[in-house]
Amino acid sequence: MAEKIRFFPLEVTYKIIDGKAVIHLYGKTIKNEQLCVLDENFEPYFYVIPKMGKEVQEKLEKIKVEKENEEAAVTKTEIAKRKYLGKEVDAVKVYTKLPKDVPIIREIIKDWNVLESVNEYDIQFRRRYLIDKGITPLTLVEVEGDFVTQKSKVPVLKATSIKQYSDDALENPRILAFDIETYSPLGKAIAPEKNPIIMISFYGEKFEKVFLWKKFKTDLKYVEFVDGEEELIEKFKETIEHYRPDILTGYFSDEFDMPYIKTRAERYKIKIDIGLDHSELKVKHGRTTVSSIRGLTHLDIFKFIVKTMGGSFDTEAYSLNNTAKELLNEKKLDVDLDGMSVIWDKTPAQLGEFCEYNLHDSVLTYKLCKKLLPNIMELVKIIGLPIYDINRMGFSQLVESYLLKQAYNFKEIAPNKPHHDEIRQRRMQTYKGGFVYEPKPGLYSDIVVFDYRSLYPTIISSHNIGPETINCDCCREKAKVAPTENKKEIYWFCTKKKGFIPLMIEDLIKRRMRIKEIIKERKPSPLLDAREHSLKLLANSFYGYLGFFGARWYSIECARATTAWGRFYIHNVINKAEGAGFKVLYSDTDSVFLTLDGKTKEAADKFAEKINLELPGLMELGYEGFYTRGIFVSAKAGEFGAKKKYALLTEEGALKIRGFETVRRNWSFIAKEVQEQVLNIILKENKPEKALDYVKQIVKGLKNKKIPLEKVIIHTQLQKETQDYAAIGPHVAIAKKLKERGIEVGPGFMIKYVVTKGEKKIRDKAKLPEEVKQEDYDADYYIENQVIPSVEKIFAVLGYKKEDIFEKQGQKQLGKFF
DNA sequence: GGCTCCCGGGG
DNA sequence: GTGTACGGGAGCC
Repeated sequence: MAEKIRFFPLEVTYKIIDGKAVIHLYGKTIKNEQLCVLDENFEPYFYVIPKMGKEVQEKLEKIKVEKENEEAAVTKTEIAKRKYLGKEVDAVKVYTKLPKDVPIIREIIKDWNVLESVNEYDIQFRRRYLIDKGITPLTLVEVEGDFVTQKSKVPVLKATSIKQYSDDALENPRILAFDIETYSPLGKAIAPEKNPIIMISFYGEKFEKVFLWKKFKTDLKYVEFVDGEEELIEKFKETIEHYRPDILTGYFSDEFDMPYIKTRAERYKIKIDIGLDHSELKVKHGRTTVSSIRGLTHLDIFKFIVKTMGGSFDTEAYSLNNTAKELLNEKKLDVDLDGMSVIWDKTPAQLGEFCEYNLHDSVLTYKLCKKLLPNIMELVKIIGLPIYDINRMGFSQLVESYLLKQAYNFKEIAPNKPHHDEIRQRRMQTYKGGFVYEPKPGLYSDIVVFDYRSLYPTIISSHNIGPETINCDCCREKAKVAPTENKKEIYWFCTKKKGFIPLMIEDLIKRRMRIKEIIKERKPSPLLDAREHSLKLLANSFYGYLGFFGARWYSIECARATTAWGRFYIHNVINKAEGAGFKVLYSDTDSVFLTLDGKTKEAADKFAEKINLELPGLMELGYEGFYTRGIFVSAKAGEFGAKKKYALLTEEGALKIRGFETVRRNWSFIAKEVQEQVLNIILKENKPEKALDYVKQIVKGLKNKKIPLEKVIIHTQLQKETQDYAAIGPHVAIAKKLKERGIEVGPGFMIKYVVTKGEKKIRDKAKLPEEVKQEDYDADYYIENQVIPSVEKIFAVLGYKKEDIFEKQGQKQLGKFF
């Protein structure tokens, strides 16, 4: 009997069944039951655009080719009226039997000289399906058909008809967060092939669990003991099986937890067959590793945070601890991870705190997922791809996916991705970016910041900037020319016909404005906030996309015109602010930093209002914030400051730090600590002298060898075998030494070293921490190459030179270093 | 000054 | 899976 069911698709994939590509849509019904819907009525195709008046259909239909004992053939062709780069074309839609035949056939015909071009041959079949069927994941779809028997963990329905029903979205997907802890002896690299997983935690709705394979006495109710790692892995599978999550989430799980589990499972010949079709967890190593499960959404919340939220963060590091602090105002539990393996081996009775730690990481991951899910879901709805895809896409891919979807609706054929030579050529092209009014390094107070809201999107929209509207014949000599500085760059844009890109971006901006209106009128709504934020994110990515070498809709001329108009508008604000008696401190692309210079905040507001009256179209200058104090720092010692390097103090007493390289792990702890402290003392306490004294104390401490050895250890990880290194850096020199002593070192091994006094090269002075005594480290090196560089520029703006840090210490011989 | 190497996240 | 996707800084040469 035919069924009619409404469901929310979560994942889409396809499988070849009886020589046919069958789409599998996995999702949840309105009755909250898992379901798999099959659609075998969608055929792979691509476009061919013939040269004027060329008849190629017949020739195309005859294509048949043998490859790896299988035949790839064109099944049919049809003429389709489409638009391509602003022109009407009679394209040929070429169908093939299987998705994989598409690239094979394209390869054969790509050089036919009767063809203008071959297009849309590299669009994933599953994505093509969603676009063409107008199906949006996570929103309600109606399907008719019959249940069939097929190897599957969820009921399978073969569709006779399937259509988007409404834009109602799945409300509460079932989320399960997990995290593993692995055995990792102190100082050793993470080595999945060597070291076992010792515990796994899960956290979900009314569900918390920690499995581990060492027994000890505990009151923790969520702790469950298993016999060994093998059983631990079985529990991992079982838990997922029983909990039946829609979303399985982890922190960096794409590249750590999942691959680790997979590697360990292979040892025991355990299949991680958690796919809803009984398929195995798939780990694909590439530029970045991805881990996927059929029918089940694996969400690496870390990846989403880095890729799409990164820009708006105050922190520049994305450790779980940092992101949890930033987004949840919570921290990881403080345990000594280095000691975990020792306790595991010697005193299991003390494992309790590690179980708590393990669970807490899952809790934080779960909360991050919950918190960001609205943002992810909104992007899914706007772009029309499953969570899994959205999770792993960067800005340009988000834009491109959106454009591909819209291109279908507007009957536009998408331009092709560039190939090697094209990419190389594009990479060599440069263009002028935003205008930077370089700050005079210094310490300032009462700073007001204004910025253009979505500067580039509003410019692209109001100036109709796009690949098909540029330098049109119909508006030659009539349309305004973009204010580029280079006389050879003359770009104007059609004033008669709206282009595809500006049309798309205008729609996004207007949708966002409507939502902002609703938000203003209503109570706070995380969902609307997320929608608004997603629309902004997408719109803001268009400009970068136009200039991105890998883009289909690439146009460096459009990117140039956009920044040219941007410089024009920001110059306008700067000039008028100065005219109105404000002091302009700094400006970068779309923002201006003014000091009140005795004026009131209200006067500044009035000024911005006046600017706004004169702005065209959707453009708007907005108020960004007020800061009681701020420091602007120079990148190179010199009169002018570097862009994007400053620290501000908000009225609430929080530091907003931009552009100070967060000292990374191959820096000593002391360098990092000093930089943090100095900024704090200067901005929060407003006591530069005190900061200077502090650094002097540290320098003195280094000289007198009072700074503990741990704080001067530098960590660097080996990337390859020692013999494969062409250049011998300090960490390689140490690695070679270790090897001579019979210590196993290889890729991933963490080298710790201390720079001691000695010959010129750092590598000759690098020693292992354990062979160095407290007084052996090279104080001058740490002062010169670690501590001073981390704060030098900060002090430079206050009028202090490096020498000032050493004054009254009788260190005349240091003069030679300056 | 160019080339080579490492960083990220995870334990 | 209708595949192949960083960007910036330090130290060596």
